[in-house]
Amino acid sequence: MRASERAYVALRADIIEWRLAPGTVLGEVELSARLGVSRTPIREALAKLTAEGLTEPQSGRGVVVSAISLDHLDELFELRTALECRAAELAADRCEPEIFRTLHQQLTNAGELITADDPSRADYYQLAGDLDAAVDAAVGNHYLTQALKNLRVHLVRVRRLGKDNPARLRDAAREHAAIALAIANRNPIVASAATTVHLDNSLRHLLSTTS
Amino acid sequence: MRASERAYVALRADIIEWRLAPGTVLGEVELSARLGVSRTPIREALAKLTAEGLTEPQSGRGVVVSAISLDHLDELFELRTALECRAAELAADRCEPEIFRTLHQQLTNAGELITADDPSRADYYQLAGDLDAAVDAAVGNHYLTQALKNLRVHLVRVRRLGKDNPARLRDAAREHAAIALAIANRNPIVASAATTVHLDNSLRHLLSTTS
DNA sequence: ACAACCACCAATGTATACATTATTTGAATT
DNA sequence: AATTCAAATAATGTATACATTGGTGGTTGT
Repeated sequence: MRASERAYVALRADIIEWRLAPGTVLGEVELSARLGVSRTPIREALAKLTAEGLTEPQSGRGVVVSAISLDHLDELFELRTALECRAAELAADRCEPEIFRTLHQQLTNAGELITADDPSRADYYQLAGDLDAAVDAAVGNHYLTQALKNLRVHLVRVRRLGKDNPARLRDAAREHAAIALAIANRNPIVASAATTVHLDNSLRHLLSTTS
Repeated sequence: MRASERAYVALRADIIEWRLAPGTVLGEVELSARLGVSRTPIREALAKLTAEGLTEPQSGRGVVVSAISLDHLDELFELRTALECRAAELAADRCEPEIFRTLHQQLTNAGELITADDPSRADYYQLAGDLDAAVDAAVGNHYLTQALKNLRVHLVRVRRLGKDNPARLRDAAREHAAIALAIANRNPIVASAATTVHLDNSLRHLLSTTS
């Protein structure tokens, strides 16, 4: 693997998993020492992160980890709603129903996955990711998929803003199940509506637990 | 201005204005000779272009100018419709009506701008750009605006695919005027519908003149 | 003659040295 | 004492030298 890619992956994970807090200054020399590569691949990695929006150019000098402001959560969710509702509609229009029927089943039973044994909720988030991937595949639109991918980078960071709340996660699983069902039934209107409802619930929960 | 930025701007313009055709291989050494800077800023510029989607990594080695396939025009417009309809809705909800009333007037009279004197249609596209900018400002959503900005890069390239057609441009101006009017009237439903209609007309016109 | 393998070459990936610029610190003057 | 200007320093921006990898072409063997 190329050094620039290793640096990019490492930094990206550090930012997404909050090991590098928003506002942290990322100096090239410091990173090149810490990651054991020269400045050139570090610069390349930082450029990629900046293009993704995970870092921002510091006024004229250096880059810093982007802020995740609660003030802008509503903006993030406005874009998310626009993209995911359309994606759900298109998926309902084009999907192989069996795939989503299976996901519906799994999501209906997902309550069992949310246990004290797994505080990271890896299993649950895996399943939610599977639904996203299935929607992407059903939609079959590279541009829309790409836009969603760019967005999800930020959503993973946002996830850590809210406190862990098993009850909310179980509700979210049910809402995901409803979306999967609507898509399986090839009903775009319901799929879009269920997505709208789910995202509104998610946003309100986030805002209520963080403020 | 930094050398990497100059290289980026120059290459971006070359691609958008079709001086560099899709598929063209962009070798670092060749570009560094042509633009008179070393490979380092060239690499930075190419990385930025690749992040934007204007260039793509050539299987393992080098980058090429991205293809603009007619096969994917519908996908591009699917994303465009999702974003612009939502933007129009939100703008209708939040705008200062005067601004859009003025734009409505200007767009209504835009037919005069489309003359043989200006084959590049600079004046008309300027006005269309003003409407986009006004919508962005009224929406006031950084994430949505950014997503639209990423999209418009590709749309400018697509514009050159279709033959110049004054009649279609005059229709498009009327459609834009309808969008501006709906926003000025603070009617989200009509604004979204007018946008949908406009984009469908644009896509069908593009497909009919290129196939 | 065709296919496979090896060697050479060219282009990218990385490191480092050098240039430039912005920030900070210190000193001098008001 | 505070403010401003200048010099030093540290960080980024650029160039170039070196390393590595992938591709191409030629040769050899079947």
